[in-house]
Amino acid sequence: MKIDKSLVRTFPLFEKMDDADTEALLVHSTSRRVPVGEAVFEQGAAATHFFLLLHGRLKVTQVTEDGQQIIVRVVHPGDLFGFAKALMRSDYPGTATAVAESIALSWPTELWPQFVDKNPRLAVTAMQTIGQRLEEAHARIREMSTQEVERRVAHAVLRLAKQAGRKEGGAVRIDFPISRQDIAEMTGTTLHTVSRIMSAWEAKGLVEGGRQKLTVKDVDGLSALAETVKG
Amino acid sequence: MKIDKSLVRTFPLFEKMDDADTEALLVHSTSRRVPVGEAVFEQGAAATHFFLLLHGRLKVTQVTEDGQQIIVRVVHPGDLFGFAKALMRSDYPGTATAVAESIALSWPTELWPQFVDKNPRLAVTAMQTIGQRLEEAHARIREMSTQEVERRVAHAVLRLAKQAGRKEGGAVRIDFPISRQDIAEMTGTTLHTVSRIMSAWEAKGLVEGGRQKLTVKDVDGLSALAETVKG
DNA sequence: CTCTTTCTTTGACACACCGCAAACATGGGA
DNA sequence: TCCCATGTTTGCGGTGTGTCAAAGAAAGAG
Repeated sequence: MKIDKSLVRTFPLFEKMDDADTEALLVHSTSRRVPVGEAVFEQGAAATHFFLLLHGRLKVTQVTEDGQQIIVRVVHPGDLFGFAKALMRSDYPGTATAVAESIALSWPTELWPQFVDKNPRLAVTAMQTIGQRLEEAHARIREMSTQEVERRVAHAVLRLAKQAGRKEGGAVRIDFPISRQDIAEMTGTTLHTVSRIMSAWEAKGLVEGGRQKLTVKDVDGLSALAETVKG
Repeated sequence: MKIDKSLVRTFPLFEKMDDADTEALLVHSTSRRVPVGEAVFEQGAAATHFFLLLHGRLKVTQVTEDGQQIIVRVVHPGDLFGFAKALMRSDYPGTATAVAESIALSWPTELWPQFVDKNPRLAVTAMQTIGQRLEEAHARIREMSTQEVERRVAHAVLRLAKQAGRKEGGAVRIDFPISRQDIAEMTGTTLHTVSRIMSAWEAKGLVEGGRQKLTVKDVDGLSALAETVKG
């Protein structure tokens, strides 16, 4: 399949790569369309490929032994994902599902060492990515350890607004379908509690919600809420 | 300082390294004694060195903006730690404090690339380590999202027993001083709740506690409790 | 256009957990 | 040896959140 090179070049990963190297990467890649609800890979499956999201939005989830689901992270265009093998894992630790119509590029994991060898920038980027993820995970642990639900939800929503926000006048609209349940799974609570919190916010004019829709109307107000030291 | 090479060789990192390579690493290292309560490095400080724990026990902590502390992980002998630079960070994300008299080896971070270059095994080990840590972090997030406090504490204690346990008859004693507060900071609760839970366990004969002491008397019983699906 | 499914909202209730407070152990230092 | 700092235990009340239950929107299917 023909890849739009100019799109790819806008991603941080390729920013400082020359055309030849970019081409060398792309020529080995396969592109795939992923309809909403479909999984790119599933938790526990053998890690045969690693991926780059070109377009759309994915959520990476894990299921606990007793059947509860959590959202580990949201994958945005330009993100590398599913490179378990680079971390010396043989299987994917989570499931990546499209929450919006998506297009992903994939490479066989066997090619990873060659690519890294040929283009050290890839290794650096991968390391940075992993480092960031570890940090994010720790930040989340910190939040869950010390903050009450409302603040956690506020943080999660603000993060989404930043990463997937689309300005609409003074407001910021989350640019993909997201449910109360999703937000609950990102913050470690229940959809009921999320719903209640968001109703309260709506009454205060901070956000505007709808079925799988969410718009932040007052970013500053919500930020204030997120940073509020209790007491 | 003279390093005991035979000790080092028992660590997984060096297991498959030959004497020459091991020597090459050690010759550039500095060893340092760390008394209880002292920090090897502090959160936010420039990452000038990376470390290997030879002996003792450290805890890595982070402090939130509003002053609350959490324990990110416990460092055991043989563990690499503080290699922020390998993840392209310029500062340490946490503080590493000795909870028992410790000895750590350190190398300047500038040497990391050379070492990796010369000994690819180091890179692989580092990657594995990071991968594991990311997984552990996600496991912890999963736990905190879905499990009530008692189960989380049970898991934490069992983990400690496995990583730092010392068999004493049928029981397993945690081999370093650990307070209720510490356990609270590892599980995202308060020392009061931990104390209450452990009192209950003690009454059931599962554990035996004391001032900064903890012995698991019935590992199976505690495991059962940790796995119990509520309801 | 209506039916059905999926998502959301809201209420009522219970309880796990936290915060506050005070007494109680423990071990090291003077 | 006694004392003091530090860690632990326990009680009590408040409340933030989960659970259960049911009704109300919204979107897609037929």
